[in-house]
This record gives sequence, C-alpha cells and structure tokens, in this order.
Amino acid sequence: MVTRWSIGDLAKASGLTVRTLHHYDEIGLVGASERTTSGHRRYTPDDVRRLYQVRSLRQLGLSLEEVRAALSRSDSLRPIFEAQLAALTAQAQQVEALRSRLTALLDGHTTESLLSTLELMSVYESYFTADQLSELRSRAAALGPEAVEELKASWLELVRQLRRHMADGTPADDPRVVELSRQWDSLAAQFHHDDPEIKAAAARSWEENKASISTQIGWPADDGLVSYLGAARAAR
Amino acid sequence: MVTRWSIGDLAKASGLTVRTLHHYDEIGLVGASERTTSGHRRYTPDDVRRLYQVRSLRQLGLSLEEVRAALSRSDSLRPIFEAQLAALTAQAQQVEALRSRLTALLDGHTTESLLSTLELMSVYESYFTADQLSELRSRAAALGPEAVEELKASWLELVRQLRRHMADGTPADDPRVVELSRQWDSLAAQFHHDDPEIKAAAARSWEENKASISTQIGWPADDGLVSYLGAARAAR
DNA sequence: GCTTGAACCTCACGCGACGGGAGGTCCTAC
DNA sequence: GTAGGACCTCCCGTCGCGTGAGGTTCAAGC
Repeated sequence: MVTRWSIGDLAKASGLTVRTLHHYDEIGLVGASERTTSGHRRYTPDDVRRLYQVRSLRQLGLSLEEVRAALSRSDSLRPIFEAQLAALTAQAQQVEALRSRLTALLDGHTTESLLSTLELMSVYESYFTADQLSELRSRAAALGPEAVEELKASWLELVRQLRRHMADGTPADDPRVVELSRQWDSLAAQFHHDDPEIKAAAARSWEENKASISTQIGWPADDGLVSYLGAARAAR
Repeated sequence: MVTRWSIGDLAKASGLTVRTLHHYDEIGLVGASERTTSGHRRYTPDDVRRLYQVRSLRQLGLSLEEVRAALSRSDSLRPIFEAQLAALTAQAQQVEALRSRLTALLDGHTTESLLSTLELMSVYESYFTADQLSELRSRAAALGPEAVEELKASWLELVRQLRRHMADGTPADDPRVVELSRQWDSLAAQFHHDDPEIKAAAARSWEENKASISTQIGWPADDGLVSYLGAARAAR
C-alpha cells in the first residue's frame, strides 16, 4: 500500500497551514512529487520527510533560503548553525540593550518627563558633524552595542537624578549635584575618548547646544537642566 | 530669520535617509508643513522637533504605528513603553531559548547526527493525534515558551548522551543507560502531563512507536537510537 | 544670464514569509 | 444526483523602507 498525503492532511499532521505548504511549493523548497490527474497535490513519504526536516530547521530560526542551503549539502549544517548562533547572540544583545534603556526610562521618569528626556537624548546625538558621527559610530561598534547601551542607561540615570535635585530645589553648588556633574563629564569622556576634534565638539556642548541648537532647530532644547548642570560645573 | 530645512539637510542632520523622510510623509507621520512653489518640502522647526521625537521612539523599537499612537496622546507613553518592555522581554526569552537549543546541538552532535536528531525531535512532536497535538500546544502555551525550550534542551542532552553510549558500544542494560531511559520517560511525562489519552499514547513503547510512526510517515524514523532506548527500558 | 550638476519631485516595484480572499473545479459521502 | 467540503490558481496586503526611473528645480560658477 503506497502512502500518499493530501495537502490538508499533511498540514494538520505537521501543524503548518495549507497556505504555507503552497508557499514552500511555489519557491521550490518542498513540493509534492506527484499530482492527481486533476492537479491535486499528493505528497510522497520522501516529500513528508523533507517537510519535517524543513520544519525542524525553521524552528531554529533559519530563513527559508538558509534552510534550502542547509538541506542542499547537509555537511554544511554546522557552519550554518554557528552563523545562526552568532546572529542570535547579536540579536539577544540588542534586545537586552533596548530593555535596559526602557527599564531605566520607566523607573526613573514621570509621565511628563519621558518624552522630553527622549528628545534631549535624540538631539544631543545629532549634535556632532557627519564625520564625527561616523567616528562615533565606529567607536561604538568597537565598544559593542551593549557597552554603548550601558552608557546610555547611565546617562538616563544621571538625568533622572539631576531632574530630581532640580525639582527639589537643591542648589546647583550642592556637593551632590557637583558630583553628578563630574559623573556627567566622565560619561561624556567615554563617548569622545581622546579624539581632540570630537572632544572639542563635545566641550562646546551644552551652553552652545542651548544657544545654537535652540536657534537652529527653533525650539528651546533645554528645560533648565542644562543651565543647572552648567552652574554645578562652575561651582567645582 | 525663519529657519526652514530642505529634506536633504534634515536627512543628514538626523542620520535618516531621504527615502525614510518621504516614507514618514507618505504615511502622515512627519511631513513638511510647507512647500516651495515648485513643490520642494520645507521642514519647519516644529516638523523637525516631531521628527526627533519619532526617531527617539523608533530607537526604542516601537513600530511606526506605535510611534504615531504615542505621539497622538503623549500621556499614553507609559503604558506603551510598558507593553514594549513586555514584548522585548518575551522576545529575549525566545531568542535565549533558541540559543540554548543551538548550543546544545552544536556541542553534543557530530555533523552527521545533527539532521537526524532534528528529524527525530520534529517527528516525535508530531506523533500525537491532532486533538492531542492541540492539547499539547495549549499546555505548551501554559508552560510558557522558555519552559518548553528548556525541556527541549534537556531532551537534546539526553539524545546526545544516548548516542555516545551507542557509539561506545555500551550495552543497553548498562545501569547508566537504563537511568537515561528513565530520564527520557520523565521528560516525556512533562509533555503529556496527566491527560490519560496522551499518557497512553506516550506509554506505548518506543518499539511500537517506531513501527507506527514509520508506517504512518513512510520512512524509518529511527537510526537505531529508539530501539536502543527500548532495550534499555526493557532492562529495568 | 546661462549652463551644469546636484538636489528634488512623484511613481512604482521589491524584500520575507506567508494571510486571506475570490472564483472556479473536484472529491466524497449520502 | 446533489451538497458541501477540499482543493486548485491567481492576486493583493503586510512592514519599513531600498532602489531605481524619469522628469523638474535649485544653486553655484562662468
């Protein structure tokens, strides 16, 4: 007794949809080796076996093209798996970085300050020239995305504490605030490193940010935090 | 002096592409409030500000629709961020699960056994009837994806050890192998839980499984591992 | 004022992995 | 013989743009 499967039965058995099987057929990944005279697909045992192989590889997160490559020469499975593992590791780091940023944002900010904090970060990141930005980007790539995100998270924490002091009316020359300003600069130093040009650009930073970005962009990029920080820096 | 930005300048300043700005305009997310008589976009300071808000929200991994919603009523930022954090957490767990599976596969298997191991898992998962499968799926949903992936990782480890014993010529009634067969059944029990029908299906011996799977599917689902396991089980 | 090359404009197709529906044919059980 | 479910082949939609194609406009240098 020869065993043949209809597309619907195979879909039920495999947990895939009929449309997915159609798609695999369309792109030539898994098809039915036989058809009835009227054109209905009839999957042979070999077809079914291939489908299960495809499904198991897909469950590892491979793309259909990667699955095709893996099955075309099964001795290449190991390098493909290693590449996939590397890709997943990178993805995990990115997701973790986003999570830590979001967590820092949610923990430390009121609903109203959320958006303005984001804006401030976003604008500051755009402050440098295109060349300097690409410099920063390659530096960030060298550090690795997770280190950069840690810096950003620390930055967020600093902003949070400074805002709180401002709201509490702590004077800018209070030692705690002065200490925060020191941390701020030390964080910034990790961004610009030793590059004199970038350092100079960053040194112009906040006062000029306030003056030039506000006029360039046309709205006050500062809700008081920047001048507060400047006062703390002056009190050192 | 009124400040207006051309699309190219704004693209450079923001680090986005002209095409991206076109796209944001097309979908009505961020447009230029003004145009020259000939139709060139002229971005106003308010437009630029909105663009930076969009960019900062996008960097948190929100979709464009989510960004639109977040900006339409900025008091809804916090729930949106919380939802995003939850989504990222779930994603992180899935990625981690895949990573552990891949790591287990790569560590414990030769190039040749990689695919057959995957096949074995894939077929086993599909062995039950459609009803039982949907039962298993809802149970898997209750356990959560990471728990299911842990089970699969443990399973892989078992397969690895069993294959090694097979290759080493360890007799199936060796106490170590018998113990592995016990672990196998206990693992399987976590899949089928207390459902008597599923339990019954799983309780049928692997020899029977082999016969039944092989005829149902139409190719030998076993490369020796299953009968080895059956022999170990018989020796208890 | 004229030229020329860069910047800008509006379509419009493409990607990955299918979902979903339209409109028609076929199979199977009663 | 008939009904209704299963199957067939198009074909459009998703998401966030990339990448042209083909035409117009701007700005700088002569």
